[in-house]
Parts: sequence; C-alpha cells; structure tokens
Amino acid sequence: MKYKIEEKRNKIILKDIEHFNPKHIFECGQAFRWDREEDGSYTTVAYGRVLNVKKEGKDIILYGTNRKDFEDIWYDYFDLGTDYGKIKAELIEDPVLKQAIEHGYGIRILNQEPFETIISFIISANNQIGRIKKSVEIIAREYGELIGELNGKEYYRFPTSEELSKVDVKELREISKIGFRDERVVESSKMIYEGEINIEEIFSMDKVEGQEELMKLPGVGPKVSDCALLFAFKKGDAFPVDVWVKRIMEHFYLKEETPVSKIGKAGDDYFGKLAGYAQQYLFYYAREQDIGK
DNA sequence: GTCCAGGCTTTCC
DNA sequence: GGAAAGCCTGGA
Repeated sequence: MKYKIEEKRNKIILKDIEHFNPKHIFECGQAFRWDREEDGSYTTVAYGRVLNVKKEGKDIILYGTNRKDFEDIWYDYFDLGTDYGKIKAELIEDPVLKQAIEHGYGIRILNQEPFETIISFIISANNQIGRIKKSVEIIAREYGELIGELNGKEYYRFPTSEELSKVDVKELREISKIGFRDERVVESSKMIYEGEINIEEIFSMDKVEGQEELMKLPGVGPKVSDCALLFAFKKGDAFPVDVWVKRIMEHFYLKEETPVSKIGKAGDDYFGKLAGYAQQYLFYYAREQDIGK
C-alpha cells in the first residue's frame, strides 16, 4: 500500500490511498454494522470502537480515532496490509471480473470480529440485508455494552458469547425479529462460550478444516461458514455461494442451472486462492446490476 | 455417501 | 403471492 498517514485531533487521514472506497467496502454485503450518514460518510462499530469513515478526493478520513487505535485495530480491520493492486491485476485477466472490478474498484475485505461475524451470518439465513442490519443493531443495543458517542448518537458493541449465551430465547425473538434463527444464535453462543468450539484455533486452520469446525455450530452451513472464514478468519480462498453468486456464476460461467455445491467448486477452479476476493467483486456487481434476476 | 423437498419468521416488493 | 448472503430434517 502506498499512502501517507496524517494525524490530527481525533482523526487519521490516509492521503492518496488507492483501492479504498467506503461505499464499496460497506455496501458489498460483508458487514452489517454501518450507517450511511447524510454527508455520504459511513459510521461503523468494531472492536469496541466507533469510527466514521469519509472519502474526500483521494484521501480517506478516519474520524473518532488516533494513531494507536489505527495501528492496533483499523489497519488490520481494513486489511491495509494486503496489496489489492496486485490482486486486481491478477483477477482482471478474467473478462467478467474486469467489469465487476470496474464497478467495485474500492472493495476491501474487512477483518471483522469472529464471534459477531458468525452470529450475524447465522441471522442472514433466508433473510434480507436491511432486516439483518436491524436485528444486529437491536441485539447490540439490548445486550451489548455502551461504548461511546459520536456526533450525538450512542453506540453499543456487539455482545460477547457469554452475554448472548445467557439471553432468554423467547425475549430475543420478540425484540430482535430474528424469527426461527433464535435458538441457533443462543445455542451457538453457548457452544462458543463454553469452549466446545474454540474459534481462535480456526485462525491457524486451513479453509476446509475451519469449515468443518464452524459447521458444528447450529445454523452454520456451507454458506455461513464460508462468510465467517472470509470476513473474520482471513481465509481469502473461501467462496461463499449465495443466491446472487449462484446467479452470476450460472449466467457468465456455467451457462446452465447448477446446484450450489458445484458452484463452490467452480469458484475454486476459476479463481483459486483469490476466490474470496473474486466473490466480493462479483457479489457487488451482481446486486448493483441485478444480473440474472 | 449424495440429492432434494418442505418448513421455518418476518419484511418488503 | 413470492422472495430474501440458508439451514435442518427426513426420505429416496
């Protein structure tokens, strides 16, 4: 990454930074905890911090932070150690991805908190993004700790596995509108809190091992585990197949109706180690263009 | 072992 | 009425 860091009061500015567009990053479906503000900036909550992200010309302004938190948290959260120029140069040889990257050129894959990511994607099953965001927000406000205020609004962090393992299932369902996913959320939280699944160990596993481990959790199947692996556990080769990716792969590559299990393999064959990155460009492209619908 | 149908909450079109 | 970043169960 080539950029200069400038520190100001309560602010970090990334000068002349490429491959970084807040809209692409937050609206490509990988994260649910962000709000688009009136000025076009985005406010997000992660790792117990509140952050506002704004693009101004060639610069990115991170507001509500300092040098130490940037180095400890946001550098990794925004995946700034990864060379997206190089990734895009490889993927762009594929004509479909060339188009997709033109639309979502500023996408980066966030490194999000494992527990929150797992639970959020359990909630995402057979659900809609707007509704998922609302449910996650309610759960944070209801069961998570207040961490601060930014521009007059209060922000809460997502609850820990301990906190979420102890909630009343009926109450959770009533207030968060997560429907039939309620038991899955609480049961998975229990298994993680009680150490039946040690999610920290997944960082040192490969994609297949990590998937096997995650799928022991109720509510976690192939799609949800791939999302967690890609968006929290740094597995860039994980290729989550949802309805949109299924459509775009059938439309541009496979040319016929194909079961989800085989689409995962196709992603692997076409994109290999970069499958996860390819998936994000394709997902964003498919949704923005309504391809295959 | 694989594949598939049906059910599951709630919201939005 | 149908679909939505799917998973689970049961049966062939």
